[in-house]
Parts: sequence; C-alpha cells; structure tokens
Amino acid sequence: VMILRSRFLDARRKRRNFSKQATEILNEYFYSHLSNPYPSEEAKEELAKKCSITVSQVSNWFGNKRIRYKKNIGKFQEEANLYAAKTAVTAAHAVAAAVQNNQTNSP
Amino acid sequence: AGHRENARSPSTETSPPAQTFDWMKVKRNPPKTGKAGEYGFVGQPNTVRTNFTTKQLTELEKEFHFNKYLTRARRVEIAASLQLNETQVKIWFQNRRMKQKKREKEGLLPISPATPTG
DNA sequence: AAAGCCGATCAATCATAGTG
DNA sequence: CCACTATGATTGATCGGCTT
Repeated sequence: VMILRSRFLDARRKRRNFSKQATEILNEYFYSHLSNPYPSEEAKEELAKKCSITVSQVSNWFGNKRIRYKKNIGKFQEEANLYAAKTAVTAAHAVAAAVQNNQTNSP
Repeated sequence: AGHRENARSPSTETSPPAQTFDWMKVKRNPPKTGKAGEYGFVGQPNTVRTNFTTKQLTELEKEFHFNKYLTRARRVEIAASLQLNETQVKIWFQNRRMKQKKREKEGLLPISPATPTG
C-alpha cells in the first residue's frame, strides 16, 4: 500500500476550466446531436477552433460528457431541455442561412 | 425533393431529451485480465483495471524507448520479468504508441498561428 | 482462421477548480 | 477553511475494422 499515488503527477495536475463560451458551443453540439454525440475528426477540429482548445480536449470533453450523461441522465435533464430549446431555434435559422449561403464561399 | 433527418421534435414536445439512444446503453465487457502471483488465483478475472507499479512502468518505458514495437520473444521476456500478461504488455505498447502519436501531433501546433476568425 | 495494429472509445480514477 | 460537487486529463482495457 505504498504511496505510489504520486507515480506521475504532471499534466493533470494543473487544469483550467474551459471558457463559458467554449462550454456553450460544446454543449450546443452535444445536445443537438444527442442521438449520436460522436463528432467526426473534422467536426472536432472545427469545434476545437471555435472553442480555442485542442482537438484532444474536444475528444476528452465529449468522452467525459457521454459517460457522465448516461451515468445520470436525470441530472442533465434540465441542461438538456435548455439546449434542446436553444438549438431548436438555432436549427431553423441554420437552415435558412444554409439556403442563402448555398453559393457563397469565404474561407 | 425533400429529404431531412429524422428529427422528432415538432413543437408539442417540451421534454424529449429523456429518450434513451443506443450509445447510452453501450456497456463494455469486464477485463479478462488474469494476473499471476499477486492475490492467489491465477487466471482469475480481475474485473478491475490493473494498476501498474512504478517499476513496471519504468521498465516498459525503457523498452519502448529502445523499440516501439515488440517481437513475440521480447514480449514474453518482459511479461515474465514484470509479472504481467503478454496481452497486458502488448496492450501497453499499443497505447504507448498512440500516446506518442498524440504528443507529436499536439506538440506540432497547439498554438494557433493567427486565427483570424474569432 | 488467427493475431497484431490502429483509431476511437469506454470506464474508473486522479487532482484540481468551483460552490456553499 | 472545510465538505462536496463539477470537470479536465490520464490510462488499462475493449470494440470494430483492416492488414498480415
């Protein structure tokens, strides 16, 4: 029962919470894809850029989110409804925007 | 033509998220790790994640530095030497290689060059 | 057909940040 | 300051797909 707890202790030591904005973006994606919250590598890169975090961090976030969500769905019900309502409106706007942005291109 | 995703959320539903999708039911089979010479029985499914000792990790790291890939013979040696399964050694190397790959990728451009779009 | 590898993910755990 | 919860990261091991 040695105190081998401090075997590595390096990276996970100091951690910073993501910005409110980043969490907002990640949650919007998660709840708007609740039926299959597995962003593709491409989607992860886009989310990473929007959130100003790394792709690995996006993967970690979704991994943790999925596990914790299914572990206690009830605890996330409130949050789920919040984003469900929000994305419902966003979706409608997105469709309209997509139609207009059909030809536009601006990398 | 009108093709859309199967979105079930007209406007009459105020609490649909309660649905249970397949990904929420996914369950992993328990580890079949049977370690010898520790707590009695050999071949007894551990049911729990093995905690490698510092010594084992040090040796594995050393070997990894020498060779990213293992040969069957080398794997047997190391497994016996560290009292681990051949499978555990094999898996450790695979995970280690992935970790290495991840590090190389991150250490390449974790810092955005300019990010004009903000 | 069997075994190893890759890439992604799971699931448990660690250590810290945040809240009361 | 302490107890408890929320959250990001780490990692042994599993899953599916592809290669040897």
